[in-house]
Amino acid sequence: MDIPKTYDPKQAEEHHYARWEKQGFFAPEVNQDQDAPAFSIAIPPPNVTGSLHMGHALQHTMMDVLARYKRMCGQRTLWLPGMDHAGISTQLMVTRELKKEGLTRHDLGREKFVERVWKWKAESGGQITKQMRREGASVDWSREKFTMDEDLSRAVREAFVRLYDDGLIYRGNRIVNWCPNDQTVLSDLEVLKEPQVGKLYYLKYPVKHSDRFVTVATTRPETMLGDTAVAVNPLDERYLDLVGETLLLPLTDREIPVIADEYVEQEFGTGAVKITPAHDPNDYEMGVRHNLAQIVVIDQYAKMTPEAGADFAGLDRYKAREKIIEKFTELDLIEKVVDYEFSISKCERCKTVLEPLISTQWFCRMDQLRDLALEHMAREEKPRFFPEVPYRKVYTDWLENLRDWTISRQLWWGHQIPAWHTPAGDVVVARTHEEARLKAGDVELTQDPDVLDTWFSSALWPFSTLGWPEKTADLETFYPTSVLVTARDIIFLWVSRMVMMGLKFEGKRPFADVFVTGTILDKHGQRMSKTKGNGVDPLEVFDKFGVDATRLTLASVGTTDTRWNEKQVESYRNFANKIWNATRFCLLNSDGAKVDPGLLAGDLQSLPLHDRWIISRLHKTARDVRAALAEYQFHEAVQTLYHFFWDDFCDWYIELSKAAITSEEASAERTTSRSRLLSVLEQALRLLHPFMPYITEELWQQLPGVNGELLHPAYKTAPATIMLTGYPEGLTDLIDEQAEEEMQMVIDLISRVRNIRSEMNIKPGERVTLIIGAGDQRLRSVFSASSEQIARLARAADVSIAAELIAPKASARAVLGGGAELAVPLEGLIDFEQERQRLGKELGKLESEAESLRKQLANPQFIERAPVEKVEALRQRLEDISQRSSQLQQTLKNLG
RNA sequence: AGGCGCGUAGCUCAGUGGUAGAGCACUACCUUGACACGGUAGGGGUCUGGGGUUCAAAUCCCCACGCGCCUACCA
Repeated sequence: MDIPKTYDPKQAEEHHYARWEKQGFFAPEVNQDQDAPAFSIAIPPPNVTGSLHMGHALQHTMMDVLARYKRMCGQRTLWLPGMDHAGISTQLMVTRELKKEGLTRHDLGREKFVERVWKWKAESGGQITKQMRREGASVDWSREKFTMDEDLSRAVREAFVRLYDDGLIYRGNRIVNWCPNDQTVLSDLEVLKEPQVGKLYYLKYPVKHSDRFVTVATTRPETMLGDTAVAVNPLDERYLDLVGETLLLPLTDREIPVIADEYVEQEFGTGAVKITPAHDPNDYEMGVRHNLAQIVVIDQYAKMTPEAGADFAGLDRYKAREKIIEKFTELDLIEKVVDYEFSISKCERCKTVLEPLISTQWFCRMDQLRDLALEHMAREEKPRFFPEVPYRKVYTDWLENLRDWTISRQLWWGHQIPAWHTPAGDVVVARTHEEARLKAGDVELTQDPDVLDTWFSSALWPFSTLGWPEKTADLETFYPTSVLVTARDIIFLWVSRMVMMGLKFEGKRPFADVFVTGTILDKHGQRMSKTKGNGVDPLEVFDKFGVDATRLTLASVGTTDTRWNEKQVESYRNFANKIWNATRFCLLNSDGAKVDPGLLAGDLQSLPLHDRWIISRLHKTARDVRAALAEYQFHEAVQTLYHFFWDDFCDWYIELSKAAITSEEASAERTTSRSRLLSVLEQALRLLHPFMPYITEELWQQLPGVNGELLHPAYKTAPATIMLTGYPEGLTDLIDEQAEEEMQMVIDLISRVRNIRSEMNIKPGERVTLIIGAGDQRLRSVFSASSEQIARLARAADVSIAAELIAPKASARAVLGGGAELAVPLEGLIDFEQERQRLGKELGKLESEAESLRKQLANPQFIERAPVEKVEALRQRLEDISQRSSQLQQTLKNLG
């Protein structure tokens, strides 16, 4: 047998995924159990323009762990993949491409442009789907969806029409966030607020028929051309007499009133606010309240309109600002200019400063939808957020303050709004052109040119991907989905909207749980971003350390932000190598043996202690991992598995088994031991599989005796793969606390001997003699039964066990739990002074613990108020420590 | 401006009422027939600071300091 000493992840990563996919292991149909409960996850669809980053890798790892785990538990598992058409991003991407050819999208026209986008998608879109295969993601590619697919587009139209018919979608003329660069409206959630250091200009407006002025403060002087009032607080004594007066708006021939409104804060600026209803959201509101005219002075390209006057028409908004200041200065109408820090709204995509504009758009009313979600949370406590704090509150608070959603976009790439205009100006909303014609009669119909916000189709994702509005079998089986794994930044954009739409259209929440992951930061604690260029490419990490090691690292991240730490991946790479070599050992000693789970069950009482122990540890590990995953405690699960495999299985079980496994003589006993070792290993690989799919499959396939019989009953006709074996149960019946306790005594004994050897500088090759004294009969028999293994692991030539400790004076000594004592005769080697110090240190530790225990037990209030079992546990602990302590004192005394 | 989170060993992080944990780094020894991506033993923390609740606080409450995030219509 020729097995390399070092694990090469690439080799394993090359073959298995293709086989899993081809054999249909990812599709729920592989499950033959008609009664199997369903488990489903709809992937947060990555943008078609995107490529894999750490955030994806993190979420995908967690989803894949859950999917593989549930599949191994026999559940009918569907993890559905797909992509989002990402309206603005994709349109920008293709527009940039065209620009290189010297073209604009208008040169092509809408139809050709959209064709071009589809072509781009076919050629370069969806990088991420290839990269997900590398991750090992067990998604069902046969059900892959794209938000612009015909069936999903039909779902979008259906949803739109139903919402419209229910009065939840309307068309209106309102002030909106406009991106002058992308030439589209944006919803409030797509606006980026950035702090900005700018200036606050104090402008003086003359009062008509008076020599007085009213001074207003503004950060955007250019909007003054659209002012239709100046507002003051009704309680502001400074301006009481001015309310109702008229001002002469400089640079124009307009006269505007001074109005009173409680919105105005007296403390800020001068207490007088210029009101530009057409170009500021707050002024717009006030304009509506006071019936003010809306004068549009800035157009959709952020240039001044003719309404701004001949001097300004056509000027860019910033140029206009300069010119306004110039003119005000000339007229001596500037009181002062001060530095001022405020926040500015930018386009999330292109970072252009947005322009609030009045525009006709489609809106979705959110009050009723919001109430559906809030009621569901109040009544059912769903969805359940992990972690519940703070996300449940973040989610409900946001819903409570929700405003209407601007759902139209002036783009070409996306779902065109299913509404048609008649020459008479009527609007007909329908699923298809034909339906619109039926509704409108025999008139010319023009479809509304706008498309829907990308997030509109995303909101339908959990059910549109399963065939809605048709009542498909998939929808029946897999909706609602089980859990949503996502990053916190789309709780509003996406999570809440899915809940509302799911409840609205299916009457059921889209998912039961929402697991919110933390963020992976760079090593300086900064967010990874393209613009900063500080991102770590998951594919490079895969290449360097292997996919499995990367997955373990990611699974350990959990819900708090964590700095990227390559050392962590390296240590999991080492862990993968450890698994490789442990298996290598088992295989090198597998002659005549084979995997047989039967060797780990049934009547175990006749087995050697270490066998009973590892079987118990195995089940406890399975139990703990299951409990951890039930609460999405990935970190906990990884830690449990890591220590079980490395500490329990490798450091102790393999070492304790070596004598039996490697004995020269072939024997039935040797074969059974080898088979049992292989069987424990096989179970351990199963436990690890959801986290480390590649190495576990690679090694599992090499174990002698693996075949279809090891698969979970639900998959019994499938070809042999670790993917479809049963996940170890972790049955309480197979957890043997006594074996664990006894083994711990043996482990402690061996560790103490090693400690003595190390402290006494005994050469590793040198054999020592062990003398053990234990008054307790059970302890003696435990040590006796394991004496050969104790000798082997402690490198002892001889082990003697008696009720009384009788040992030469020149011995190093130790006191163990349960009253047992240990002596290692070291004639000629022992330095009595050093030994005294060593024991003294030991005694000191015990004494200080005993001290604090005594103090606690002497406190009557503790005895009175603490739970009885707590008090009892402390008493026992003190008793044990006292015994060991007095034994140690005696030992020290004997040393002279 | 409000809201929230975080601050634990040199580093990256677990732990959320009952004797402080892991990995890496560090020290010593070891080419022991699975593995030096390894083995054995070991050192290292007044759990940011201060107050409070409790028999008992890293853990719950309050205050302060530091870091970060989110929400918001102060021109």
